[in-house]
Amino acid sequence: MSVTIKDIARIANLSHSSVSRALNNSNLVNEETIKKVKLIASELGYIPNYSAKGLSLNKSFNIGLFFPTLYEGTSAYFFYEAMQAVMKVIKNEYKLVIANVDDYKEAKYINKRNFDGIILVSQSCRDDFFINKILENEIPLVVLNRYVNSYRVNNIISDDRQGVCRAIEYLIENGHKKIAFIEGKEGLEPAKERKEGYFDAFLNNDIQLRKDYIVKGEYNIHSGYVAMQKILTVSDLPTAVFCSNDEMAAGALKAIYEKGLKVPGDISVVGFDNSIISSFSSPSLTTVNKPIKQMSTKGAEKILQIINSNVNEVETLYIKTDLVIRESVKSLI
Amino acid sequence: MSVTIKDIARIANLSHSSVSRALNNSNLVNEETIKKVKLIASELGYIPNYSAKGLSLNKSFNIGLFFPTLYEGTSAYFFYEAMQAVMKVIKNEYKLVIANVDDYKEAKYINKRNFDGIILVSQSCRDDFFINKILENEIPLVVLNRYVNSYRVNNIISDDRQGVCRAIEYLIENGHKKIAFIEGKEGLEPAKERKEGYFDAFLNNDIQLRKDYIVKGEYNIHSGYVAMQKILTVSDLPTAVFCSNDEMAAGALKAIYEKGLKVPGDISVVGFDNSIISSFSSPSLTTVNKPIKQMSTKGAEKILQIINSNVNEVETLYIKTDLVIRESVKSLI
DNA sequence: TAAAGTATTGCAACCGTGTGCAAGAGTGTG
DNA sequence: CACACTCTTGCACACGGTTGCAATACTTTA
Repeated sequence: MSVTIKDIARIANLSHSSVSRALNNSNLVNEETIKKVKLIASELGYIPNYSAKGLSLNKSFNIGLFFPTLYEGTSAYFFYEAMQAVMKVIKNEYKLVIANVDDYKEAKYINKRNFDGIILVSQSCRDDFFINKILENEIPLVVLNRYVNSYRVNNIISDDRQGVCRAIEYLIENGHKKIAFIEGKEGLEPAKERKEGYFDAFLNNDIQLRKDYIVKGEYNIHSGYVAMQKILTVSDLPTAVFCSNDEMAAGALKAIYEKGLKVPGDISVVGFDNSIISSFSSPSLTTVNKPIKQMSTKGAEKILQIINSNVNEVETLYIKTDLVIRESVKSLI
Repeated sequence: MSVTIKDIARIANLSHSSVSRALNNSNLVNEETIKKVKLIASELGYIPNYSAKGLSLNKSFNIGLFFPTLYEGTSAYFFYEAMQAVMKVIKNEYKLVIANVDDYKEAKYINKRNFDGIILVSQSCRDDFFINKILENEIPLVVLNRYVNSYRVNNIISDDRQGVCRAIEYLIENGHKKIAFIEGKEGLEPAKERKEGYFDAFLNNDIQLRKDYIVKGEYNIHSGYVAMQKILTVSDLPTAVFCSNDEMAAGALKAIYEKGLKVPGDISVVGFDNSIISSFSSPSLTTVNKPIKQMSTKGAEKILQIINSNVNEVETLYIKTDLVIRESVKSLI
């Protein structure tokens, strides 16, 4: 049996109400009393019962970090970064509860009473049903990583499109014109955005798009490998390849090496994410930095702010991506 | 305001006690009543208040997954694998709360009432104070990844030592005798175990150890790079290098390439963990598979079993590692 | 038909904490 | 000295569930 405020009250010769007030620094209580109570509490090793606190305060002390179908699409790296960032912000004030959207398909257990706030990492509109559930329940919500077209949703997204456009233009600046593109997973918003960025750069620079330089991928290493193999069958080989994420870039590297070609000597490669993989690989990858940590930090801060102020001024935050230049691009000029 | 059992009771013309029993399938309640209550509950979209449930049942519905100092030492990959595995086991019965040991240094908020069970991923005896706190509080505990010398602690560990020994012997079978070793982070138990495995193999095969072939590392890519550079200064170069994890192996690859040497042509490389990196790299790495998923699954199952049966038969489980043969080792025979 | 047994339900207390309101003690004012 | 005021405390109820026990209705048995 753990120590409760009643135990403290007995020893301090007070009512449990006064003890409760003292522990919460209420100014209704004598300063001396507060000191005494806190001393006894720490001597007894008192730890509040959060179920009781929650029941009485109508809170849960839980912040949910939800991922879409964990079993595909979310990289370990994204996961790790996001979690760490959120954890740092919420500290011990709240517990960080990890869950995936799929397990809560019927939203059976989601409730304002069981989650004080939810941060959702979203990849596609398949999560919209979930978002609606959360909104219905009036739980503070922040959606990361995908633009949600709703005036009711706090949204924090990175500018993937512009990031890719910048990366492609960097290639162009370096004399590349024959630039292939490996797409991300079909149906995922950020994948579409990245493709748009590729188109933007070609439009801006009056370069003709080539259908045979655009190949589908699945975001995993194997798909990058296969996609690159396909690109390498084109008779007029590209001088550079943009891969919609770093993992696929790693796969692409492999396919290029197997063909006996060199990176960046024969073909330049650019990735996206600035994940650890991009610095692991040889050569290290020039890549677009996706500020996952920053996005997640902002998201967590926003959630806390909503909870604490009880005001939800819905906003959409864009966080800039930037190009990380490493060794995988050769200048043709 | 959410729906409560009292709302259901009012509509069903019952007392809230009967509703509670009905929702819990008590056999004290008429079957018809149960059906009626459940129907109303689902129509109203009733979701139990876990704070209230917890308060009355003396439970928290939280399972804690604790990591040691997240900011170093634990790889994103380990993290991801462990979390997914645990999540799959506990499903919706419990919430998965992620935390790191450091944030709970004074164990301020840890309590039998706030955690129904804790799974700790441990790397070194620096976590022992934490383990003791948990034991004091009589919270069901499973420690993963590091052997804890205590008859009170459930322990699930992989046989790293034997795994490394096997890997080294595989090199020996392939004609290697000059085998360097890059150590893991100093002070971490699994790192020591892996080193012992290296020694074991040398002893078993009557090969002389060489001091200049053993170099310290820090488990991250950069340290692997630096360590390998150091090894490459030895006049009599080794024909193979064992790296205590895959990340350092990636660093080592880089150092080798920069020296103008080939893998596995000039030097063979073996890693440890079978992390994604090992299949990304070129060449793909021969590595020791650490069954993180399996360990975590077992750990979660054990926790649930203790909670449900209220019996804690302390046990230590060894899970076998195995060698994954890929492309980074050359046969010298 | 009365007694005993069983099935079903409600009452009331409890889990640990927070809080509105009343009450008491102490202080200051005219 | 009476009154008003402030400071501090305790009482009692609330939060939303669970559960022991009593009460009622119904069934079975002799």
